[in-house]
Amino acid sequence: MRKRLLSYDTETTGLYTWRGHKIFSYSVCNPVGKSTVHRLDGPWERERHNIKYLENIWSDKSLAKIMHNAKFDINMTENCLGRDLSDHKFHDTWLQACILQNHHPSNDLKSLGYELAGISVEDEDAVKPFLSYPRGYQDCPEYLMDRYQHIDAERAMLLHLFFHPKILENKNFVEIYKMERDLVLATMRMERRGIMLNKSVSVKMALEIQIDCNKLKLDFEAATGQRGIITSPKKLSWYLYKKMNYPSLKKTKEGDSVDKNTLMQLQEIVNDPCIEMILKHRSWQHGISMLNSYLELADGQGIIHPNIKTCGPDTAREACSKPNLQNVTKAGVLLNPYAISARKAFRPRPGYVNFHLDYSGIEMRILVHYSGEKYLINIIRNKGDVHVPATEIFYCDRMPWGSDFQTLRGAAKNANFAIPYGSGAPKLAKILNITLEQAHQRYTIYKCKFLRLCGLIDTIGREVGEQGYVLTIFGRRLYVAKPHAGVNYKVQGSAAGIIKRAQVRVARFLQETTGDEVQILLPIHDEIIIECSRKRLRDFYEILPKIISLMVDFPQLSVPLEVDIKVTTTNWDDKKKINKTWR
DNA sequence: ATAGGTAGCGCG
DNA sequence: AAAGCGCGCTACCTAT
Repeated sequence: MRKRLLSYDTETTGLYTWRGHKIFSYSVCNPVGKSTVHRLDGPWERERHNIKYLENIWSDKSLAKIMHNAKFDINMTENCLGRDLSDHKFHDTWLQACILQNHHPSNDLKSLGYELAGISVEDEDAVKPFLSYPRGYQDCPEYLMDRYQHIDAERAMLLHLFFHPKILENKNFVEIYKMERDLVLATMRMERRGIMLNKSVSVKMALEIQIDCNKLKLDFEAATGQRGIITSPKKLSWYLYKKMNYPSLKKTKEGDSVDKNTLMQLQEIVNDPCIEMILKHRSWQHGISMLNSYLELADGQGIIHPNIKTCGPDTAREACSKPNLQNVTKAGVLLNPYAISARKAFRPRPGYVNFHLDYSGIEMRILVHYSGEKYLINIIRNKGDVHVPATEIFYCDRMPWGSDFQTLRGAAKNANFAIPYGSGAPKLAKILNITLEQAHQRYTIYKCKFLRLCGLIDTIGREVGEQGYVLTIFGRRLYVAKPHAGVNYKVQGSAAGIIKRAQVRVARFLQETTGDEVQILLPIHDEIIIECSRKRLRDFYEILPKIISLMVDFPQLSVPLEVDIKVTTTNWDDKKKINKTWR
C-alpha cells in the first residue's frame, strides 16, 4: 500500500507560544510535489475554510506529516487546535539529516534544499527585508510569502524522499530515528512546562553585586591609574605584560592570554592584588549579565521556557539556548572562588519539589566499557572508586594520603579523562601539578597497567581514519573531523544515547502513572531534572525505583550504571542527596 | 547600525 | 607533530 504522506510547514507571528505567538498561515505538499498555501488571516471565508482543512489534516492520525523541526510546528499546531497531537504519525527531516550527517555544516531546510536539489534561496531573500524588528513574516506581502511557503513545503517533502530511504537502510538508524521522534515530543512538553526563576532573588542578587562591582572597578582604577581597561582582555594584556612587564605564561591567537587560569598562575608569581580584582570583577560581571538575561527571558509567572535542541551537536548530544540552562553557574567550584551562583535564582514551582537524577561517572564507565580493562570493569562492578588506581600511580610519592586526598583524587580523575582523550605528558604535568619528568615516568607506568585504555586513542583514531566515523553503543554513526577526537565522540555520543532513551522511557512512564503532576523539566547531559507535585510525593518515592531501573537498563554495556538522586524545595544550588546510589 | 571574529567562561 | 571534547553566551573590537 502506498504510504500516505504530506509535508507541513507553519508560518507564525513569532517563535514562542508562551508569548502568544500564533500560526497565521501554513503550507502543505504531497509526494508528487503539489503544494498549497493556506492562510489563517485575511478574508473570513478563507480563514474558515483553511482552519477546517487544518482540522482535517490533524484528524487523520495515519496521514504522516513531514516537518523540518517538528517540535516547533507540532507545538504551534497543538496551540492552535487546542488538543494533543502526539499520537499522530510524523516525520522530521531535521532529525533525519542530523542522524545521517551529524557533521554537516548546516542541516537547515534552505541549505539542504539548495544542496540536494539546487533550490535557490531567492524566495527567502525576497521576504527577508520585511522582517526587521518588530515586524515578522505576517507583515510580508502575501504574494512573496506565498512563493516562500510553497517552496518550503516542497523542500521538506523532497528532503524526506531523499533521506528517509537512507534511514530505512540501516536497522540501527530506524531505532534511533524512532527514539529521536519520541524525544522531540517529550522535549516539547519540557519546554512548554519550563523552569521557574525566582524573580525577586534574581533582582536582588543582580543589584547587590552591581554595587560591589562598581566599587571594585573604582578601586582597580585607583590602584592601577588605568581607566576602562578592567573589562578589556586586550588592554589588560597590554597593562600586565607590557606596562608591568609580568611574564607571559600563555599565548592566544593574537597576543598574551589573560584568562582565569593564566592570571591565577601569574598571581602565584607576582602576588599583585590587582589580579585578584580582575578575576573578581569578571566573575561578578558575568553573574550580573546572566541574571539579567534570565530575568528578560522569564514569562509573567517567572517561568523560563528554554529552547532544547534534541539533535544537532556533532556528538548527538542535546543543546539548550535562550537561555542556555545547561551552563548555569553553581557555587562551590574550586576553580573559581568568586563565582556568582545563579543557580540560587532558580526554584521549584510553588507546591512542587525538584529532583535531580544524575548518572554517576557515566563517561568514565563508557570509557572503561570500550577499553575492556578487566581491572577497571571489576572496580565498577564492585562499586569501588575507579579513580583510585590513577591516584596511586600519579601520586605514588605522596602515599599514604593525608587530608588532601580528595584534591589529589580530583586531579587524578582529570588525568583519567585526559589520557584516553589524547593528552600527552606535558598536559598531564599541568593537570597533576607534577614535574614533566615525573609525568613521563608515571605515565609510562599507567600505560603498562592500562594498556588498552591508553590505546583507545589509536584504535579509535584508526577507525576514524579508515571510515571517517565512529559508532556509538547504539550503532549511531558519528562522523569525526579530527581522528584524535574519535574517542570523545564515541563516549559523548554513547552517553547522549543513554540519557535520550532514559528521557523517552521516563517521560512515557510518568505520563502513564502520574498524568501531568510529575514531569521532566530539563536534561543536562548526564542528569535529568524532574518536578513533582507535593501531593504526589508519596507516590513518587514509590515509583522512584522503577524510574531508576528505566534509566540504567542498558544491557549493551559491560559495566553497570548508577544514578544519584538529589532533591530541593528551595533553589537549584541547595539540592541535597537523598540516598546512596540506586542501580 | 550591523555583522563577524576572538577571547573568555560557564556547564557537562 | 601534538592534541581531551562538546555546547551557548557576553563582551570587546574591527570592518562594512
